[in-house]
Amino acid sequence: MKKRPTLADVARSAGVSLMTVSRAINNKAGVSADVRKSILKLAKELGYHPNQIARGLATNYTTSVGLVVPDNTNPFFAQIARGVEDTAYDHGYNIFLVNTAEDATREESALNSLCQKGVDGLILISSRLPVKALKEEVALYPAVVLVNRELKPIPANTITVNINDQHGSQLAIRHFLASGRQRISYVNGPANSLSAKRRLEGYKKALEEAGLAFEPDLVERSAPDTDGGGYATTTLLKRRPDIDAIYAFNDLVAVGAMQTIEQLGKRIPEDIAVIGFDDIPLASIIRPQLTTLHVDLRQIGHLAMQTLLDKIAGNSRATSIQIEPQLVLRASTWS
Amino acid sequence: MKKRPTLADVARSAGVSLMTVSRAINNKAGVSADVRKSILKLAKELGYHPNQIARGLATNYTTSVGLVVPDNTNPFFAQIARGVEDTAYDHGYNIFLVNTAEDATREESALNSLCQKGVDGLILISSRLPVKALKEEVALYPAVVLVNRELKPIPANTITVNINDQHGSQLAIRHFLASGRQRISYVNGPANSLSAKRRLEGYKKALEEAGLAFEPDLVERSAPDTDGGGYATTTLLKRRPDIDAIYAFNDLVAVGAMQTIEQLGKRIPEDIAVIGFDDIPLASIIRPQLTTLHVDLRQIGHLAMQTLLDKIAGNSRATSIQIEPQLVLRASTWS
DNA sequence: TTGTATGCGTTATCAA
DNA sequence: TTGATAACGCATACAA
Repeated sequence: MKKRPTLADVARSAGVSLMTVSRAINNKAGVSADVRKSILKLAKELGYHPNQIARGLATNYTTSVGLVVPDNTNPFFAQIARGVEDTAYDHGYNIFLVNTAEDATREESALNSLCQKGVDGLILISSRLPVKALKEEVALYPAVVLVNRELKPIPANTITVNINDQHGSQLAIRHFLASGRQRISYVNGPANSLSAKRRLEGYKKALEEAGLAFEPDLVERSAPDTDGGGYATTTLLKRRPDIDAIYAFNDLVAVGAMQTIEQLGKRIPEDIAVIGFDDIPLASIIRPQLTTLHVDLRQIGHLAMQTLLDKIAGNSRATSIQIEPQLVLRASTWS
Repeated sequence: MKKRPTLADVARSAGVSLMTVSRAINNKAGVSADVRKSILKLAKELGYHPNQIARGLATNYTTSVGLVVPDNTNPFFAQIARGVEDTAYDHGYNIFLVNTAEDATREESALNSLCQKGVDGLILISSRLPVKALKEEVALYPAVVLVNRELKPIPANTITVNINDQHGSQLAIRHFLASGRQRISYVNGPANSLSAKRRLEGYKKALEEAGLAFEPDLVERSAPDTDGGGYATTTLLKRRPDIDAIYAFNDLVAVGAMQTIEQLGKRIPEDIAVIGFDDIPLASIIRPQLTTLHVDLRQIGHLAMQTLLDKIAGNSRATSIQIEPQLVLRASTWS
């Protein structure tokens, strides 16, 4: 690796002082147009690039932000991360990506580490930290965007971004009801999932709206993957063979449900209609294609990063943002 | 955000010099056991965390590395990234994640940016940069691991990690031949893909081994996704209705092929057998399940990061690493 | 075992 | 419009 030239090198080479070069490089006032031009030309020739470490030490700004997710491999988080990174790139920022692997210890450790690196802000998605620990961590950062998590009272440096899960459930259940389905079951997500809890509430609320009773044996918990959806559906259909619609916690669960339904010799959607959540690519790959609640995840990432930048810059009074999911009708609910 | 205490704060508070604290914090020799203990205790109380920016400026090490991928949303890169990040975490490193979006300009820009941030090393996956530009960029870093790309002659600071695509193709074609398939087509990947090229070579070589002629009209190019696979397969089967096996550039292409085959009323694998590449989760979700070449992507990420760390530490003489794919037999090739 | 001086590359502050 | 000097927080080298 060749040693990189420094500001002093350029200054010496140009026969001016360090500060003149600094001003020229940073487009700051106080240097005549022709001097600036010649300095910039020289800097380019020498291959000068500012050392951001040194700059960070002097200014306390790093043009880096932390992005903490449970698992970057999960398409849900991957899409959000992409939105975040794209927007960061547009603004000259870089992203520290960290996985927590659903492990609170690792999450805390990662958050401490990022903070030591002097990031300008933090985007924390689906944090599993208890309220107390979360508050302590959040307090270490200049600005924080919390996605898929709530925190009350919300700290002054923090903004939350959440999907309107409850409304999503209502859209799904209303669609089932409108197409004549009567015994709608919900394959719920993991117990520690905030979304799962909120979606269950929406499910109940939609039934209530329609004057239907909530029947607990139409709900079954599932791991948030295909296998989990398969198991849960087997259990459900054994218990309630009269089910004619399944609302699944997410698309993977929905696919597991669909496979189980077909194995049992029932037809989709004629015998049982299915709705998922998330609209991952798989939803339109499998047959029949899956009706699901679409969420523009990349847009969420974009929004989170944009909001964070605003907060860092000090021009933001937002505290809480809601994203509305949209029902995408496909073959798994056609009748 | 509360202002964070510095080494000097701790030193003042402890009534010792700055250096004594530094030594205690860094577990360095030259400080008595009890002094060290009391300093560490005090540091914890004050909530002291070393400022990595300052440390970076002083030591020229940042415990950060860059990870550049075309698209973190693609499960292929996402899995590798996860392996990289896990290993980085184990060693106290953080990852700058950057997407190139298949855009050479953005790739160069990102690489410059990372280098200004003073990363200790770089993992660059599927770089689309021309040789000259790539060499220039690589030269800016202390250590580089190039995944899914070759570079000759290989710079001293660089190590390459590649999947043995050619051998993977051979495994696939040999399996087709062993089960009696005669007219094996290859749905190739994009023209700018190194893997696609190498897999085609393996396909040809396997045919040659078996004494079969290479027939160009059994090969069709495809975008590396489901739709691409569908189109290409339609074209192929129109041209050569006698095809009895399809080897696809990757699993998504294979799934597209499978859907087209079924739409045409043919059976898998009785009429046409299919083999993919990558073994993404979808491969075992769809029905029939897809025979494919499994590559342990997370392991590749792990290996890349481990190798990079070795290189950074200066104890590595490796230059080039090959990963062997393994054929996983599933329903799409049973006969 | 402990402490002092110096420098890392940059920006901020003041003086010329 | 320019330049000298002092920070930023830490580690390295050397001295006590």
